[in-house]
Amino acid sequence: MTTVGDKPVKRLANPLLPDRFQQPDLFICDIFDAAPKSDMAGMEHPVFSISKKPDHQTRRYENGNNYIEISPSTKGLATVFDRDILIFCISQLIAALNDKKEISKTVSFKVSDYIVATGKPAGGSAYGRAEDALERLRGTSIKTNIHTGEERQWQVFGLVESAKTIRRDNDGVLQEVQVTLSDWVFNAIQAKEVLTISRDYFRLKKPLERRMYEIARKHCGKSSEWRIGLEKLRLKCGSHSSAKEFKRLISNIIADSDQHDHFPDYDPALEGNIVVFRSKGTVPMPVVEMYEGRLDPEAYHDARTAAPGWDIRMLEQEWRAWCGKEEIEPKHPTRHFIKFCQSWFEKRGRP
DNA sequence: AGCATCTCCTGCGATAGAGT
DNA sequence: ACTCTATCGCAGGAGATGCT
Repeated sequence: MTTVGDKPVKRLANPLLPDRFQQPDLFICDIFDAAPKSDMAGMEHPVFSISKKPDHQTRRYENGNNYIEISPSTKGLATVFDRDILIFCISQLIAALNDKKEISKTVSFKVSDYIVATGKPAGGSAYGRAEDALERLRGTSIKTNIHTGEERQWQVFGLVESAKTIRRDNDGVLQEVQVTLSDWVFNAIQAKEVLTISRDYFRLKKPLERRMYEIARKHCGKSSEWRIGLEKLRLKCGSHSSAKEFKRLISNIIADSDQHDHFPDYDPALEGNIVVFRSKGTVPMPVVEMYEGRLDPEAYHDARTAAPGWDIRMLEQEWRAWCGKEEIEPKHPTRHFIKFCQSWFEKRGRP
């Protein structure tokens, strides 16, 4: 029996499974101040509803040969606020991974810890809201051929596999939640396909604002500037507003940001029908600086999009070999590698 | 914890201004 | 005068927030 903090973590070793599948059956989230992390696939696609009304529409997005289809349960699509639960779990698990601790798909946490970490009001309804959020996360099903981690698959799954709440009434109000993450999310964590997001993200109260930040964080990253057309941004946001309405909402957010400078990491501006995100230079450096020594974890995700169907580790080896042969020392290894994958895919198509 | 109030996305319609 | 487009206003509804 080992401990995480002062809490024991039960490890059930299954002798029938090889070592790499040996996982503790429960991970207890008690890492104080874990940096917020979000999975990249979820930031790329509008998986979460930005509406406060229950959203019952099925969405489908296609990008080349990849598609993702998101269908709500009768409770409606999971919202960007529900996502805070996933962000909280991912942050905890990544922090544990960085500490070389073992992690598991099933995590448990105290509602009060979650509320503090995500800056939610500690009112009495918080427990009920968390329960509703878990229900929507559980009910929202995703069908996709986009893979996370090394898994390549067509699959249907919920955003979380299962969830249960545990009330401990001995000292009154201690309430605990146990969540089993879906493979989709767990693979992303293990492959470290996650991005550090600003703590100020939780201060963003408008759903659209949150979605804008995610998109900027994913696409602009540490670059000084990133531009996107309003219509394309609308699609990426998953907004149901008309184009004109969407422009108004974006204008409002930008005006707010100009006035209060509350938008984290980027300074958004509207130039005609183009939204420009300029970096404030505050984007956190990845905790895992270069995955397996050299490449930024973001590179693997982008490389998979650039060369769908190909084994990225194999491509990485090819790329390194080619750089060695040509005596190339890329100034920007990440960009160079993605470019390499792009031209690989253009020349050879799908494997 | 419970309740009241606030906030905000959406859908719809009204209004204003520019172009034909 | 008519059409088109951009902007503004408002109500509905549900979640977020704040107060006690």
